Amino acid sequence: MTRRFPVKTIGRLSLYRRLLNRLEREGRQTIYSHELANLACGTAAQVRRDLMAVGYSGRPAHGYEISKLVRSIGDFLDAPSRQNAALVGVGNLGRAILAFFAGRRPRLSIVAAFDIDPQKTDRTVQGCRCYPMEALEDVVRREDVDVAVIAVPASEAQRVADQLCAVGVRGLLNFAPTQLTIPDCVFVEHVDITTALEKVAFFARQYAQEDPDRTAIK
Amino acid sequence: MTRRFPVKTIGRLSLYRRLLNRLEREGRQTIYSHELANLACGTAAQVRRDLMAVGYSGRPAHGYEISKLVRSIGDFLDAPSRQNAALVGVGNLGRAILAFFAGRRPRLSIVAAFDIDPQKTDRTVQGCRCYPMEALEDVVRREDVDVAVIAVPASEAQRVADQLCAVGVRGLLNFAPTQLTIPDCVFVEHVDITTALEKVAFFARQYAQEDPDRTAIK
DNA sequence: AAGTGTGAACCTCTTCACAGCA
DNA sequence: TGCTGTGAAGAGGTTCACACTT
Repeated sequence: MTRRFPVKTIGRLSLYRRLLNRLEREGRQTIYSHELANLACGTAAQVRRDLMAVGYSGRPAHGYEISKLVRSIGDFLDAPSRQNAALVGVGNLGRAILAFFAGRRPRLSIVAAFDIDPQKTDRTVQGCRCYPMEALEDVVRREDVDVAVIAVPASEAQRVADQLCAVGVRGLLNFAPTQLTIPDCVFVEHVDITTALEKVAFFARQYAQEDPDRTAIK
Repeated sequence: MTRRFPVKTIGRLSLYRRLLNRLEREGRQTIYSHELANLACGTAAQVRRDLMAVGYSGRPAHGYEISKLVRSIGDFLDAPSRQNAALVGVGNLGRAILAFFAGRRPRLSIVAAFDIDPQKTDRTVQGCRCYPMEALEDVVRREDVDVAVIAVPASEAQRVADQLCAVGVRGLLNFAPTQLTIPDCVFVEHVDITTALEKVAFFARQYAQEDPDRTAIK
């Protein structure tokens, strides 16, 4: 599967938009690449390079018009009309994810949640309707879901992923601490929380060894 | 700050260990690089390259002894004695994180949690004691915490990060959807859930455009 | 003068390919 | 023979540096 755009650029564009949205709400009109870079903890060149993908040009010596830039990033990142996501697993993590997304992006929203536990289904969490797993196929088709978040225990994740792929989902965001085997035509992003903490712990130790007195405090 | 080891290698080593632990429990004795690669969704060359960091050699035509490999990865990744982590923010996300880690790794554990909400403090969640924020400094020093997980709303994240850095934490795992400004001597990993879903949505659309009939189903 | 857009250099990580070993 | 360890090539992503614009 050819990837026309660097995965990392897409991630940063999403971040830029979030930062720009805030600036826009604060009444800011224009911004320079180096300012946006500061906010995003990147470099000016990086920002400009990323923005090449969206096809909106700033004006030399004037910077970027925030409102137009936000719109351009949206046109590039978002689906032309709407894109619907589903969540599987309404545990603590699932609820946290619903909260992150509740009414945030108009063109991408989590329209349905699923769980095996009858206690958790047939009600609304963070404005999202929860269904039993049996309803998966019907709801996915009816609501035109093409992206799903997996927030179930590791032992269930592969089964859930198989079901999702079978009903036509094209992208998965997996929070379960297990690798998924899925077809090439489905994009998967694995957010591995356990691994992330082990990584932080490792480099925290590295840093402490190299700079025990924290001379690098800025 | 010089980084002696690639960040990605460290992440994968953590993954390899998890996979190997499972195999070991299942009674498996040895493994080849290409088998481990399959389980980890990588390549054999990648696995061998990653293992160079830990300094344990397999035997040609015999593969790696799983028990020794697990021990070597542990010696490389883990602290010599113990490493303690703290969690700030005992909401849904925080509780999910505690569940992920509860008694998983003997040499790295979340020993304390903090929250501003008095309803959530002075009790135990997933075997982890919850303290009010005021206790942060005392507990961090007493328990020798050097890594922290931030699972608070975006509006609080920077303040919390500052407090954590001030009391000597050397690594942060940030789940809040906001960039943190922190000293160079502190390692930060940002897990941006919103961005992750937007990325998945984008590439799901890309894949769907390039392969509308899902011929790539393997 | 000050900032953008971008070719080219650079760097980092991944994959190839093969010598060496059991 | 079959697999490991690793130098070298390759791919992907980042930064430099500068022509160009206002």
